[in-house]
Amino acid sequence: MPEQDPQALWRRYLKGHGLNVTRAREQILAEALSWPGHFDAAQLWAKLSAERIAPATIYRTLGLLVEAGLVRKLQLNPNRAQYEALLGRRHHDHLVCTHCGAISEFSDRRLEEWLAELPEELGHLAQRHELTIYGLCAACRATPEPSISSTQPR
Amino acid sequence: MPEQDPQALWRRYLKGHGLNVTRAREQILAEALSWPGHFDAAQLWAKLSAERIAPATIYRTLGLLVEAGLVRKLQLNPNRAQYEALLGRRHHDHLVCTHCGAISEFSDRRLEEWLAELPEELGHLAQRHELTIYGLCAACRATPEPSISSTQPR
DNA sequence: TTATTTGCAAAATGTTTGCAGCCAT
DNA sequence: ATGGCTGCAAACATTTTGCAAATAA
Repeated sequence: MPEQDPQALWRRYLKGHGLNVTRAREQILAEALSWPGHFDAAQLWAKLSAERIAPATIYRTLGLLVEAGLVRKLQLNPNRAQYEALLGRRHHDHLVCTHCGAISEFSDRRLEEWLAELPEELGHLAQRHELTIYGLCAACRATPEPSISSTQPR
Repeated sequence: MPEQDPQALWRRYLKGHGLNVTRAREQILAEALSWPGHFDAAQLWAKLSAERIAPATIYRTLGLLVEAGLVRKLQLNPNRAQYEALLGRRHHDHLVCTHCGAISEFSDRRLEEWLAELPEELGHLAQRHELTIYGLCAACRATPEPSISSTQPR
């Protein structure tokens, strides 16, 4: 039976790879886990500023967390990379609102099955996928006039 | 009956938006169309270096071409943005080999239909989507040992 | 002629790297 | 004690922006 506690998995991963369990590494995972949705390196850094953790450490550790399978790296937009913790959550994909920037999630069994089959038919060995649908969310769809001064990421 | 010639569409788009039809704009579209598969801004710039076209112009024009619907911008990898011309080609998605970096395309009616339906069910209005499957291509899958000195884009 | 566009250079942005000292083991 | 790890700053790569000169209309 596999270990369920993310912090324990993390420590096991580090030790198993000859890496040290450090204060920064534990704090960064804790912060990533505490994040409700998606986050980027800058957001994590801001949250950890009191801990005097450098951006370089954030990036290095996020890379390790991705390798360890505890965090997923996403390319939802062309500038910043986004991340999300994977605490036993089912795989899901994303909807990005092109008007307000809101990100929502969705998941569908048919799609997942299909995505697992197709690469095989093409001779490929699928490792992971990233599907993002861009469009208008329900709220922005209902808005007739673009709200000029509203919060608009990007 | 809509105009089929991309250059004519491009000129029409520009004029229709109060923009000038310039030498650089025509050359950049021509180069984008001539590219067999995907390209990035740097590749386009290299090909157009003899024309003394600045990177800034490449970026600015690619942005216009995307708005005009003649070119599609892709986020296949975290660093460079990739582009591909859309000359009446059917929509397709991508497979990226995580070993050799090769990019191949695929398309499936079921998937396209599904992707058109789902956002509607969720209250969203879909505009476009981007699906990328990462894994090993047929060739790399067959290679037991990683070929260290082979060409490996990331 | 007049407004738009371009090339150039500088700036902005996100991410990576080098290194001396710090920390985990 | 010894090796890996961190913060800091500098380096990097890509993309954007400001501006005077060039160009399209």
